[in-house]
Amino acid sequence: MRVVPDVVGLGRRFDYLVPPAMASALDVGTEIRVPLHGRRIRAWVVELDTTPPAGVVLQPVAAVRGVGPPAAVVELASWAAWRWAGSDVHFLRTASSSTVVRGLPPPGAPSVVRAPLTPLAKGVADAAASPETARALAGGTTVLRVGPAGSVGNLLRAVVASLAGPDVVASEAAGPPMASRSGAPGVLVVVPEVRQIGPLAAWLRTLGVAVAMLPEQWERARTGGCVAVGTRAAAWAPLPSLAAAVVLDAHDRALVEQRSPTWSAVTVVAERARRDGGPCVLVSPCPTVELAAMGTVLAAGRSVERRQWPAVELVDLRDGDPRHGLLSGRVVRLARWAGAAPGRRLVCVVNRTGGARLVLCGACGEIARCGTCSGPLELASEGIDRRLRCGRCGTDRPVVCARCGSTATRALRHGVTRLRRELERLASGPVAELTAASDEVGDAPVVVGTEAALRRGLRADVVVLLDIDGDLLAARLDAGERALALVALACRAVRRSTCPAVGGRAPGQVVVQTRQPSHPVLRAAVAADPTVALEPEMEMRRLLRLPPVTAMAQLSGPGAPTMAQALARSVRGVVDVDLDGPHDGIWSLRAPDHQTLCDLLGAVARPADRVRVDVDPRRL
DNA sequence: CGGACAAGCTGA
DNA sequence: CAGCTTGTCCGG
Repeated sequence: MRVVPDVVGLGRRFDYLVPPAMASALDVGTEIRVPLHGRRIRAWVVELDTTPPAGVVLQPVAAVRGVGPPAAVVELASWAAWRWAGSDVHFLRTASSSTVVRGLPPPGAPSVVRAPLTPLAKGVADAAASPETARALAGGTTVLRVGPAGSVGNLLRAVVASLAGPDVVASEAAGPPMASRSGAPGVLVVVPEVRQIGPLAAWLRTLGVAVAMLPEQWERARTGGCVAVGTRAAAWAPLPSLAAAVVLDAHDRALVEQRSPTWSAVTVVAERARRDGGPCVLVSPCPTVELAAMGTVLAAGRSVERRQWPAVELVDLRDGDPRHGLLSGRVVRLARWAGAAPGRRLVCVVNRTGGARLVLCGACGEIARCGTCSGPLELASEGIDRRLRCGRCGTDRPVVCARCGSTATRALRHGVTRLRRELERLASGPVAELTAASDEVGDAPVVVGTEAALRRGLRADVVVLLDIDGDLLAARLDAGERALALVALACRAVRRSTCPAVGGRAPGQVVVQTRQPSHPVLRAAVAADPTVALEPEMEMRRLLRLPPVTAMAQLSGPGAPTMAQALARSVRGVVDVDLDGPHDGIWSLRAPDHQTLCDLLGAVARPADRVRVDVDPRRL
């Protein structure tokens, strides 16, 4: 029997003997403990019948630890290891339960409430579902464009119906008759944020379907026959097979792992659905070019999509008094309007990256200042030996508050604080501040914050994006796409507006301040038509041979020079493949497609020193 | 990855 | 030569 030991960097599989008494408890995916090099290590079973290489004396498996991921997910982990040039151990860990699972309910135990589903399954395809939804569920990967104020209720109803519908039977019959494919199929729903899981699961339960919230209800998902809901890691939900899969806000960067291997939940889910023959629907108000390249893009008609976006108004900052900075006359008038009657709310968002930051004491709020020159201190290093350093005179000290002795800190952007004070003065009313650290705004009529403010589910009548140019001009491949995603996020926040002054229950308004009002991203937002931004972006990618027209990877870290050297040898003479670098210690590999790219990365030996391999990088 | 073991350095 | 660091090897 062949296993993958839970050791990153080992990169090898080993064979073990199965004690006869253990045989019935072992399956592909089962978590076991094995002796290796004098240690006892967790491992996953990946093959049951293997012929070990000649001349090695096999050791017996030490113990069965518990139920592991289903066979299909074990195979998917191997694929992902190739796709993101990493170790399958990372993926098997993500796919495994955080607690030991001794056993599963006996087969045949009802895990899905089927009764209410039957009428739903009948009615949903024709009555409840829109034509777009029906087409999306026809099979393959579909990108469903739904504006920020649009609803995905019909889509989810139809997808849930497929759990009990004839599609399941059909796909099971078509699949290989392997033991690894056994178990009831499930439906996978992936969202970017943890806070979305609870409400979504509750809504799904009202349809009469069993729901497994991940990662807590891993065991329930493992038995199948339910809808598994979770964030990025739920792409690895232990459903035995997929009847259908949905990713909501599929453009969101939270769905991509930032640490190496830099896997994307969208790509993993799409591959899983493809293998199981189930439809995969990627929902987004603003699909990226990468998403659009993954499948057929569907949207409601122009007039319907128009209504799915609130009014987006541009304020040209070049027309204003430069002394007013980001607080244009329009913003000040809006702030006064919000303060004039109870129940109104204006949210101002500033997304300053970098810039001067103040470090405050997390306990008492005292500003950390330098003992020698009394200048503001900044966090010099994170982790266990974090210190505060003075940017002015260079002295540093441990992270201890001079006033109360606490070691807790919170960061405050100069920008947000100063803007809050300025706006308070200009609007002559109270202005609250919302950052990642402080989240109490009460019923303040005006709130200033960063992008995090929009992710809190905060209700707003008007949202102002004070300075989107920083996002539009960022030195990132996805700068424009992220800027449009920010506008869409703002549109979500005003969707719940209940203020009669902005049209009752109709969507509120989003105001975007910019110095480049003719930028395609902003024209797309105003027109409620993401294709206006998508088409020039795609044209640029084609022209510069950038993803998704090509596939790219970056190498960095201490072992990068060695690996780049080895890569350079295997790349030489291969058409349309080039290795570029180093620029700031980073090498870039470009190939016509992922097949070529990942095969090259997989064929080259990893050096002893650490290398970060970033497949599909966003910073070029 | 992490242990086992060897080789190299240091101070008494 | 004990005590410690650094490097290399290897696992079923």
